[in-house]
Amino acid sequence: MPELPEVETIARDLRGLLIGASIRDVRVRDGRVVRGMTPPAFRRKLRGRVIADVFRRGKAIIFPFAGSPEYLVVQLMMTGQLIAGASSLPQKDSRIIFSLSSGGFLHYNDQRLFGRLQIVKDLSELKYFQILGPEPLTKDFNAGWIERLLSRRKAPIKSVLMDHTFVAGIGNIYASEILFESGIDPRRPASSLNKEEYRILLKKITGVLRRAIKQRGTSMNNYRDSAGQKGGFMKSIKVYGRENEKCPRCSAKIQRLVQSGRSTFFCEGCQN
DNA sequence: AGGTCGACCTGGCAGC
DNA sequence: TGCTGCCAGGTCGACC
Repeated sequence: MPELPEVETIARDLRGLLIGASIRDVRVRDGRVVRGMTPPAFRRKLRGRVIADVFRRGKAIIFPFAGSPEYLVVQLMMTGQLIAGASSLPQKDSRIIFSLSSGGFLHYNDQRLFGRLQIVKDLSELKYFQILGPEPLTKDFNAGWIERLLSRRKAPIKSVLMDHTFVAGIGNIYASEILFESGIDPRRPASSLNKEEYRILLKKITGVLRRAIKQRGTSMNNYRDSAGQKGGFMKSIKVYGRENEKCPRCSAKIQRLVQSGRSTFFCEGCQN
């Protein structure tokens, strides 16, 4: 479900709520979301741990523990949620319930069970982090990187924007929105863009993601923040999910097409 | 090697 | 109402 702005929103909120809290107990209601160890081992490893920080890398939320070399890594995938609350009663699709020293609870909810929770000693144990590209809102992601990577990719620019070895955190919604804002046709081979278009793309990637974080993300469907609230960026969404609606810029009909098995939304009138 | 596809799951919704 | 088929914000291994 969530892309960079949604995961960043959750991580920032949880940082305020959970730093310094200890995990009193862990109830695994569906073990399929725990990877790399059995649910009992997962519970044993987490009980008594003090949460030292909460941060995001790509679309993963990472919890380091005080005085421990281990991390809890949570990947929400399509429908995962981390919801903090006062009740231990299972919510819809609660798969894991953490009880905290504060008296509160953290629910890991996941309708489709694609999400995963893992405990690792080093983040580089996970292939996901080994191959993950630069964070788009840091100086590692710059015009030089974009040009070097894109100039040798023949795949459609939409597919490459979603390739997390090129840039971390962009998913299906923001790929369409970024290309619309950039005025670039999603079907064009990445290598066909010119220097000016690379420059525009960099500007729009950072601009769209920053605005989406400010608005606390986009809730098309399942996304909820750690308080269970929807994101505010929906009202800023120009093309995603708007097939046959009017383009807000030129009034042409917004089109949908499928690229690498994922829906892309764009305006043929103003993206070329 | 780069690119695309299916698998992993559940559930909501449109159409009949 | 109930069935079928399609669709959904991600990732990864298999295949060409």
